[in-house]
Amino acid sequence: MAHWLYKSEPDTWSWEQQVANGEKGEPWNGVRNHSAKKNLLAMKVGDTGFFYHSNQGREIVGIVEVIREARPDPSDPSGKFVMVDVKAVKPLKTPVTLATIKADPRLQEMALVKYSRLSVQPVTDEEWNMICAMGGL
DNA sequence: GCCAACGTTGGC
DNA sequence: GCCAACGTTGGC
Repeated sequence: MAHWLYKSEPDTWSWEQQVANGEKGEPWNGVRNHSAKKNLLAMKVGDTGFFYHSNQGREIVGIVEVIREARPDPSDPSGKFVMVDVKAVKPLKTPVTLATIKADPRLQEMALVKYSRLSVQPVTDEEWNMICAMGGL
């Protein structure tokens, strides 16, 4: 199973809103970047991912799961971009901040550090396990 | 508020 | 098809 990281500005779409949607989840729409699209297309139902609050918070706050695979994003007039649906699984006991990740030499290869502007990123198994542990899971 | 990184656009 | 100009994202 693959792991991912989804960035969202809490002003636009927050973890709290994601949790409020419960089992029905929410389409992850609005992605307009080809690298991010490639990641969306690679996702399978059951894949898990981190939910990251950008701008305000700058920390990983929870875990989400893919419940519906890629399909065209209706909010994209060109029809070229896609979205998946994700639902909240559980929060991290302790949020893992960007500062913490940047301070850890083992996490310097994370897309969050190297390609900070990419809104949907792959996460390796090693990174996944390490951050889950740091988050108290 | 600044600015680096990076994607997109458009002139040639 | 190159590349300069411009817009956007997001950390600081």
